[in-house]
Amino acid sequence: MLFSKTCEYGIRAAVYIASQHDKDYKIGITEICEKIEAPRHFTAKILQILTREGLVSSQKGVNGGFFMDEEQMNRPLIALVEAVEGTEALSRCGLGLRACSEKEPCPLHNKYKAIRTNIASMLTGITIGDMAKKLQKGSSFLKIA
Amino acid sequence: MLFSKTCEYGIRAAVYIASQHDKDYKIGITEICEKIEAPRHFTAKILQILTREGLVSSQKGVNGGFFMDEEQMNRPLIALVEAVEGTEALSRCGLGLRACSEKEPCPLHNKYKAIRTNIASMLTGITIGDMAKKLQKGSSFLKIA
DNA sequence: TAAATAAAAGATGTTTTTGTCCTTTATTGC
DNA sequence: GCAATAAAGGACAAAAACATCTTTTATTTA
Ligand code: FES
Ligand code: FES
Repeated sequence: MLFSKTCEYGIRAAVYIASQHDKDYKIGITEICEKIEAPRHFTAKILQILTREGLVSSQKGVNGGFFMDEEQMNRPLIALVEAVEGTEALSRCGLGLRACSEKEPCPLHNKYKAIRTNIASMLTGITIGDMAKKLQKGSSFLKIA
Repeated sequence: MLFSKTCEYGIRAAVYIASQHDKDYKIGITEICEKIEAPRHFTAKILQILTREGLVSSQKGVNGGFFMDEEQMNRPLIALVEAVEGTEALSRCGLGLRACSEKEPCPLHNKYKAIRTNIASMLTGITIGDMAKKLQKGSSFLKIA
């Protein structure tokens, strides 16, 4: 409902990579997809985008894989969502009018606007690193056991 | 982001029909689609669903068309959304885990749960008739001029 | 330098969503 | 009863989302 599959897998993959930040090796696509229960080739494509956008780092070749530095872990979740879904997704009209506007609002505008604001602050108020920390603490999960 | 196209067109169509409730004639698909700026045949399909579910009434033949009675206008918006999107849409995990659960929550669970609750109360707290009224008052719109 | 490895890139395939078109059925007015 | 009308239903088509497979490129290590 809220996110596309692309976005869901992208978030889960990034959070898993971040959660392995303290490891001394880089994380391969096979391990990532096992741990987040996501389709391998599809997720590889998504990680290509995230890498291109600088949200995740990667290295080819032997002992290569994906990894994230402190700066990348401190990016708010909204950066990843916008990289994947585009920046307009968070400002469009809830009923699909050509634009969301105060001058010609749809009948859901007032209530929807508030919700959209809540979503934006959720995505701005949490970093990939924050989410990774929850994982490490064992207080949250990226797949159901 | 929030609704599918099917749902968006469905809501707009239903609200328009409700807004014409005081008219003494039934509303044809052609008029509806002009007024809400939606694809004609696709919207006709959606109205078939809404009619089948009893959210909207219809009559075939000469001077036929779509209409709604008071009871239908008093249905909360969530009834329409659930008829179109299914009832699970509002309870699934924001990150796409197989289930949303308190025992094995995703890293977004706490914040997302609150938003989902807001969405549910938005959809429960407004009826098709309420939305139609806004339209009649001229304080909201189903397409941009 | 050669072999092994792992991501990048690109081609291709499947499924779902979105959208159109044509035929059938029910209803009305003459 | 008959013609006109409008929704219902079903078949089909296009586009987007989701997913897989193969080849290429970069890197490491022996
Ligand atoms: S106009 Fe529809 S959400 Fe603002
Ligand atoms: S577990 Fe993800 S939203 Fe509840």
